[in-house]
Amino acid sequence: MDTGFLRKSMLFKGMTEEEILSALSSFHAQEKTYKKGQALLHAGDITEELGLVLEGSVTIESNDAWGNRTILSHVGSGQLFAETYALLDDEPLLVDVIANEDCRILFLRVGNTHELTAAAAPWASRFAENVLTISALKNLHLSGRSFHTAPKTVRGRVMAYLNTVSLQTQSREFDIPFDRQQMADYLNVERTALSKELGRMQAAGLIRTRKKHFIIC
Amino acid sequence: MDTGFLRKSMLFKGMTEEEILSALSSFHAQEKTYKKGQALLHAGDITEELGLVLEGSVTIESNDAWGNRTILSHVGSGQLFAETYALLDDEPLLVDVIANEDCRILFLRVGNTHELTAAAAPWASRFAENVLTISALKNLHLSGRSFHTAPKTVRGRVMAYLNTVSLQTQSREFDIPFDRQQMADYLNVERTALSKELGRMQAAGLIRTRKKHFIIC
DNA sequence: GAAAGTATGTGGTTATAACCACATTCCAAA
DNA sequence: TTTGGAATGTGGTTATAACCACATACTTTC
Repeated sequence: MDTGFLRKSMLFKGMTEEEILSALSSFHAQEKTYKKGQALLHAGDITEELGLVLEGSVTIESNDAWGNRTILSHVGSGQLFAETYALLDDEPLLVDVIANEDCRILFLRVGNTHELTAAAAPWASRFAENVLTISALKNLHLSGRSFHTAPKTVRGRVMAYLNTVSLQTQSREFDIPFDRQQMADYLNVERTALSKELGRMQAAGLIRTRKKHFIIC
Repeated sequence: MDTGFLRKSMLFKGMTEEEILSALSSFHAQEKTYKKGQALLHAGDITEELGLVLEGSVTIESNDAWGNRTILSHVGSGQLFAETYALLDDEPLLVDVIANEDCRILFLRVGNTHELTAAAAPWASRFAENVLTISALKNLHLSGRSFHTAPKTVRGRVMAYLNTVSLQTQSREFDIPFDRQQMADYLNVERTALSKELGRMQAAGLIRTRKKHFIIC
């Protein structure tokens, strides 16, 4: 196991190689690989394991009974998914987890909130700190999506989203992690309506864009 | 301080009166009262304290530059707010916290994730467990709102929301915590459009409703 | 580098929600 | 019980996004 990579992850941040190996063993770590488009977890599943993306990326999606897809988030290398469901007993997943590209995933049976905070291992408190920080940050990201889908018009949503990315990257020029279809799903609008609005915004001189690259003017 | 009430709250669940008093002291607990409509916290504020609603209720709202209001959640007696921002250093609030009715609030300077999980007090691990559980549940609620605002039609959103409440209450007949304006804001639709759609749904025999009371047929 | 497939963009139509104005109902205080 | 104010509902108009069909551009593979 590549502890060098893990030491850089949020989950194992601040832990030594020995501590990480001890944690991996006590969490029954298992590595699995998936092809692009493959489902890692389905809505309705109950999981006691969280997933850590070692390589590639996955999307967290909601697919309702009428076939509408909503991308809730994009999880890249070093990031986690399903940790909320792993921490809470008996909570069935409300989302699907889909491989956004070919990927390698590490599954960890971390136990619920009690086991996590009451554990005696010398690294346990640091690990609990990391999980709590990750959970708090996830809250912030979920709040962010609420913001981005709150405006009633396509243009309002695009501007809210691009503004956030611009703040995150501290730049008026950046790439987004979505293609047009994914961006439309994330903003909860129809793809062609998004394309049209981006065209209008370019014509109006508000932005310049080509594929995933954006410049705010 | 009424430890009997606090012992029933999620935050102090499983802690003895002595432990709670010790915690309150070490968190510099402060009680404050607010009138309906008054702001407890503003977007942009940086807070190191979380709020615990002792009496009454508050709403977590987003108010953008163009005056659109979005109710993100409703926080009642015994529940928390701003805990995400208290846990994370240097994260300015992205929301306003407004008194939904006259209320009494307890503010606690709990410290960040590190102080919380590394604390030595005998009750510290239980307290960290509670905070982590609350954070994970909050994630679930935020995900829920994503679901409720994901459908493109007013009817779809109403049904998604009512369906969730019905599942939560395990009943086809229930009250919701919102009036029409708040419900419209929560679902991110226009109030009169919501009224119209509720009328159509009643005419179609899908639901029966009067004010905050709903019956799913 | 041609072909096939995927992603992106555009025009036109229709459905729907926002918006505005106002009616009705509900509730509380005099 | 009346009255004022707030909450809720309804009709009509307009703006906008969804939807459909298709054109264009970009990628990948042979």
